[in-house]
Amino acid sequence: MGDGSLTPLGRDFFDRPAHEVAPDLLGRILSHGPVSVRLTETEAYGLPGEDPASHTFRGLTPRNSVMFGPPGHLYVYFTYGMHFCANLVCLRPGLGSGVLLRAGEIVTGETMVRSRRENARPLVFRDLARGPARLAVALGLGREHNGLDCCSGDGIVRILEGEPATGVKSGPRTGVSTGAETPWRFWIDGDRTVSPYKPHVRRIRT
DNA sequence: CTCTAGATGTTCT
DNA sequence: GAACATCTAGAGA
Repeated sequence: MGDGSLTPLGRDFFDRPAHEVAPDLLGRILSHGPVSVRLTETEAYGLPGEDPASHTFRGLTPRNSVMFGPPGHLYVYFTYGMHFCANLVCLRPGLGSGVLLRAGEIVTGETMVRSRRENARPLVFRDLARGPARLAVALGLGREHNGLDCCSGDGIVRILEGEPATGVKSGPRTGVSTGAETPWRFWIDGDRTVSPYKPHVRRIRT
């Protein structure tokens, strides 16, 4: 599979504030079956009452309950009526923060990734996991993966040590309507799989 | 490359 | 009802 020599990140790795974990995740490998992706862009989301952009800002709900669970688990949510996005939970149970996985580069399983996009426009290689919803499609992540432990050696989805990135930059988060000034988006400078920055735009529905 | 608009279901107010 | 941690297609430069 190509990632056989890598071991999962320890649970302690995630028992830190999300804005410390997020840059350290760059260069790491997320693996699900034959597909593995090298993370190139992440965003941190903070604690209830402190970060208005976080899903946990208003406290525990059925949707965000996984974010209040143990660190190193996968929080998958459905948005815009058609997309899934994946996060890794940070800090100990009860606190509620995490890191959104925004983009990556396909390391193994490109054929499988392309087969998952049969109903979408074909993409050039660098776009296959460029953007959080496309990353989720590439790795085949959906509702059924919400809550999975990624630090377990025999888990279905695993976050592997890989090679920590150098040349990390940070800036404002993408597409958030509040807390947009907090520079908690992190990316590998110069990597072409990093998604283009998009400020928040209010949608008007007819 | 840029810009614009439309699709679509869940969650929370 | 409004907002939503987005993506795609199409037109234009």
